[in-house]
Amino acid sequence: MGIVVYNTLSRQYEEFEPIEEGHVKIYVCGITPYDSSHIGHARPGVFWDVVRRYLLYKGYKVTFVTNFTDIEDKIIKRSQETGIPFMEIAEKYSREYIDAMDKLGVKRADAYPRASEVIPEIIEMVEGLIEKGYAYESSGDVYFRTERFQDYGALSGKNLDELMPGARVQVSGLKESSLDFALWKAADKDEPGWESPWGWGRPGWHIECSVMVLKFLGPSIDMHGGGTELIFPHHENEIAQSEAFTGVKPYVKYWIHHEMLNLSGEKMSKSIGNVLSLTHILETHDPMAVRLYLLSAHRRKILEYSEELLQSAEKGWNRIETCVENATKFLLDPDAQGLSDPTMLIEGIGKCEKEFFQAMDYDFNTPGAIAAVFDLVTAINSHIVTTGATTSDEFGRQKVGEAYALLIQCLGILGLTPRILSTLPGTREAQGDDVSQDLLKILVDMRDAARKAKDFETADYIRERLSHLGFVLEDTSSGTKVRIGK
RNA sequence: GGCGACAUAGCCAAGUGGUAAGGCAGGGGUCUGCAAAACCCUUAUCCCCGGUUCGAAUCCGGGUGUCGCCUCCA
Repeated sequence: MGIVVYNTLSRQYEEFEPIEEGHVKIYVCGITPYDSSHIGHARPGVFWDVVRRYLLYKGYKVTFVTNFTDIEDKIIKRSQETGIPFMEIAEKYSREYIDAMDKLGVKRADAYPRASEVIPEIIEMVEGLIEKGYAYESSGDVYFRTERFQDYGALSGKNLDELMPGARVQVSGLKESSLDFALWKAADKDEPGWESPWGWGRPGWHIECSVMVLKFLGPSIDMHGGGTELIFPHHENEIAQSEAFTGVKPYVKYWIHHEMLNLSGEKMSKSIGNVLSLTHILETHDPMAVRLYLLSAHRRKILEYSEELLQSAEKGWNRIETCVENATKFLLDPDAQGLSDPTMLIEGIGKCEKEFFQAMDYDFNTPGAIAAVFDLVTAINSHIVTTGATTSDEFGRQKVGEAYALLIQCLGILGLTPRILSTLPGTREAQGDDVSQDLLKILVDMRDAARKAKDFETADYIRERLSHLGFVLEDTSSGTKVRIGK
């Protein structure tokens, strides 16, 4: 059974099969870097990162491209207000976005093209569309002749007759039809722009994506992503331009849109003003918990934002991390004891194996996959942490190893990295040096001695002080354990 | 007004016609000097009304509500 995806174009679930065998080409509409990103922008970043990781796991070669729209009215406006060159503004916020993605564990794209880098190609496509009769020049603007393109409206489920009355407010007398959209916009000489066959100007909003897809991925790609808000007109127009220009259908085989992130029932959006800075959230919360939160709803469902939801994700993530930590220590300690009967653990492994991949196969159902991970966490914990652990036999240890490997694999596909994996001895972020490790051990030993002597005041004092330094002490039946806290 | 999506426990959220996953919170218990971590038990007939079916949270029709798009927007 292969992967099934929900395609906006057909409004159905479809068996996924790349156009070119073994190679998946993906383009996702990126941000317009005129200001800092908000938490909503992180949703597609993380979702598509999981898609990439899963396709790689499945053995596909994946080429992933996402753009920055660095020429746009709002950036230009900001540039005029601040006197800072528009390229500098765009670069600053693009950088900021990539930094945030890094923190969230998002793999870098194969290319991050900027609209300003593909001006010659844009001009070329616009010229081609004019030659083919799909576009016309008008006072330095160039418009796409929408009614010439037969399939217009197929993606958004609109037809031209319905659109006509809605678009009655004719903004520009330069267009043949109110439905026509700009491919190239004339600009004043003091505005940012480029020399073109139609004079000084800049590209329209939709054309850059068509050009970048063609340049970096080809005339026909497998997956195109973006928010549902972009279905019309942005993606509808992309299809029209691209297919009219290349003559190749389909421009995109699977249209994969994600729903918005809402704040108190409303789309988080700069124009509404209900935005929460992504950078700020990543500074005040564990990025991995944020990632878990972002994956906690299916991509086609609205995700509600609240501090409480983020906190609940943080607690859930904590449980996963603690489990990985406990299992790591269990496997490193030859004397660690587990349950003598590993039946439950074996069942847990089987269940997770089945359900995690089934969920991922069915339209990248990350909430379902996360549920499978939690089930496995419970199975592992029951075996190694529960009271009544009595044996350290080889078979049981082997099963813990299997469960551990599966857990790490699932987390890897979801892009969730527990801290312990980067703090294990030998890795460069290993906690502290040998001396401080020894000092820590001395303190723990002293505290244990105090506990034995029923001097709980001293014992609690040591635990309290160590917790401020980030070390969490836990007394278990097999001795005191030290965890690295947050 | 037109087009589209969604409606599942206190909150969040899976569910591909076969009899309701998972997380957080709450309650009860085990372990324990306390704490922490962990484990076990416990909390729903799926917005409403009809229909199809042996069987529907899942399919169809009609309501109601929420959100998105039709203007820049992940």
